[in-house]
Amino acid sequence: MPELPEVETVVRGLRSSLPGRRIDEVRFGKTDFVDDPVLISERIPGLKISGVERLGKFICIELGAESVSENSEAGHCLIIHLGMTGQLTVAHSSEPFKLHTHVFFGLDDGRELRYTDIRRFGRMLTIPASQFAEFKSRLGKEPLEIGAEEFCADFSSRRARLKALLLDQSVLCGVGNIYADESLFRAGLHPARIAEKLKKDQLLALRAALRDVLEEAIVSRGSSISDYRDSEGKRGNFQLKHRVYRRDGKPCVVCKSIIRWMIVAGRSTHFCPTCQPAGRIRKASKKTAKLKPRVKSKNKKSK
DNA sequence: AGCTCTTCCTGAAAGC
DNA sequence: TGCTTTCAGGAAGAGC
Repeated sequence: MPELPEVETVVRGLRSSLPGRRIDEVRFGKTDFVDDPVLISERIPGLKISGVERLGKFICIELGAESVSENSEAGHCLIIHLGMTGQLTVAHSSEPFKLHTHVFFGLDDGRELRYTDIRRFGRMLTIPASQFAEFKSRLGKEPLEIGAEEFCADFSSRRARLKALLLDQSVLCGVGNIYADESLFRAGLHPARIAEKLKKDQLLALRAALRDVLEEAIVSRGSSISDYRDSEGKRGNFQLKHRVYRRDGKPCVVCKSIIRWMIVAGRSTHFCPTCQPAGRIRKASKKTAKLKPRVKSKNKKSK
């Protein structure tokens, strides 16, 4: 699942090989994840790639006119969210493409930027460069840039569970299920704890743990659980360093307690019951943070 | 405000 | 063996 470290790895790869190239054509397979494929087909061909940036989990490919006015009037941003299984890779157009490849951007050097997405939970859209700031303003803060005071202020004013807040892209952008669980473990905080009840040193510990986990994961080029691949089609390695994510039933690397699994804020969550004590969780938690054994099927009241 | 549930989608793996 | 069910999950929207 591409989260901040995976998207950052993809962006760095694209940044090393795309800027300066011109997109000559766009071809689509299925388009149900594209906001306006016709607009993309009309707007993109002929534009030159000037840069590649990451915004949370979004990849922004900056496009400008080949020549003439380089002012914002002519600039556009191609914005891509990889969803669950999206992959952006660059390959020569003569190379075979993978099943579920739905968008091809033909470049002026014989290569193609390809978008592959098995489940099509991703998203693709284009906006004028002039609307970029507004798009960015709708996202939360970057976890690697947010200051300590700002982080504490944002969390201490919220009554939501830590897990829910970490996943809320309008609070922090880029954190997904893997890094939420891993950072809570490192901070020694139970995922169902209510943010406003934490002491300042606990919030500072969470911010530090989040930064550490994300930075280490970027060094390892992200986590490849199943589908994630970088822009060259290569796997990341950080999944080998996960301490709780999908390790339920296995011993904690710190204290040997058995890692547990539960649903918090509607999301699959992994934690160590000893290293991450629950503390006082509000009453509603009985209902909303139910502890369920991980049963692979059955006893599934389908309504 | 915050939570649950549902929807989208496919393939892997468990279940029978 | 082979068909069926379940599950994973990012984000958005409805409803409580």
